[in-house]
Amino acid sequence: MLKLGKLTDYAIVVMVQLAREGDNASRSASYLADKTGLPEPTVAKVLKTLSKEELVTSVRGAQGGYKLLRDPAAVSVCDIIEAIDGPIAIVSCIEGNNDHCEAAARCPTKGKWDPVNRAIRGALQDLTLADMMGKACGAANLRPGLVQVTQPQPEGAKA
Amino acid sequence: MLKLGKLTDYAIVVMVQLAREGDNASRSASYLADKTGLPEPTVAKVLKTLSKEELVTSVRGAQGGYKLLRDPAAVSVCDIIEAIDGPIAIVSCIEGNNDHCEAAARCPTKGKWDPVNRAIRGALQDLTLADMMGKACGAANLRPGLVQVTQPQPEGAKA
DNA sequence: TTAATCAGGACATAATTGGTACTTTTAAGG
DNA sequence: CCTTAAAAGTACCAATTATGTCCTGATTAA
Repeated sequence: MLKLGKLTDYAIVVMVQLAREGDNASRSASYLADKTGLPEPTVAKVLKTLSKEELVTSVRGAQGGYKLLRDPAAVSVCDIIEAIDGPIAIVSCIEGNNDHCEAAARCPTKGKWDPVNRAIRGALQDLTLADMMGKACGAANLRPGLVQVTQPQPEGAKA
Repeated sequence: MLKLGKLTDYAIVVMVQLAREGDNASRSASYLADKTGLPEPTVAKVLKTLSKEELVTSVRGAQGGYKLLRDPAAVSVCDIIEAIDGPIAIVSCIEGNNDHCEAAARCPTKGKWDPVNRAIRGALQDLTLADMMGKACGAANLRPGLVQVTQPQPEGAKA
C-alpha cells in the first residue's frame, strides 16, 4: 500500500536514537538495538547501510560504534528513506530512467508522474531528523512506530 | 522503492483507456485487455476491484462490460491507487489507525508522519485521470508505463 | 594478544503480490 | 426456451521480494 519497508522505519528510529544521544560519541549497534528494542542483527544491518550511504560514520574496533555524520536538522527523512529503500518513485519510469522502458515513446502516462514524484520527495525533504526527534516526547525508551513489539528478548533492556 | 504495485499501474492504464473511449458505452474486459496489451485475466481482476470501489460500473450479460462512473476530470489518481492498493500511508501508524500500535503512547515519531501522508495524498489528488490521458500525446495506441508490451495492435482509438 | 566491533556477503524464511482457474449469476439473441 | 456472452465471486498456486540471521574477515583499543 504505498508504504515503506520495515527496515526503513527501523532506520529512522535508529537515527532518531542516535540523534537523541546528543554527544558525538560512538554508539555500538548492540547498544542501539538495546535502546530501541529492535533486534540486534537488524539494527546492525541497517547501520551498515546507513554508513555506506554516509549518513553515519563508523568507528571500528573495541569501543567503536556509529555516530551521526550530520546535524539532525540537516538530515531529511527523504535522505534516510533513499538510503535504505532506494530512490523515491512510485512508478518505475522516472525522469532518469526512461531508457529501459521500451514503450516510453508512446507511453500515455509518460512524464505525467514526474510532478507527483517531485511532490512526494519535497514533502519528505521538508521533514528533518530534528523534526522526528520530537523534543516534546521525553520518554526514555523508544519504540518504533511500525513494529508491534512483542519483544521476545529476555533482557533488562532499558526502561 | 516506495512504489505502487503493478496492478495499480494497470488499473490506471485501464482507466485511461476507458476514458479515451469517449462514449459511455460498456467495454468488455477482454476488449480492454486487447486494447491495452495487458493480460486479460489481470484486466478482469482489476476491473472487478474498480467496480467494487465504484470507479466504474459494470453491465452484466452479453453485450455487457464496464464504463466509467465519473468524469475523467473528477477521478484522481489517488482514487485509483486507493481503490487497488488501499489507503496511502507510508507508515502503518496513521491518524485513524493509531489504536493498533501498542507503542503509540511513547512512539517518538508519533504524529510526525501525518503531514507527510497528507502531502503525498494531496499531490496524488491533484492529478486527475484527465491529466493522465495526455491530450498532448496523440499516439493512437496506448502503452502502459510499466509493462513492457510486445504486441502491436492496429486500432484507431481516438485522441 | 585479546576482545570488541564494524564490513561484507550469503542464505533461509516469510510475506506479499501477481496471475490463473473455476463456478455462479445475469442478460441478450436466436 | 435455450444458448451464449460477460461479469462476480472465490479460491488457489507461483513468483518475487523483503526480512531476518549468520558467518567470516578486518580493524583497533586495552
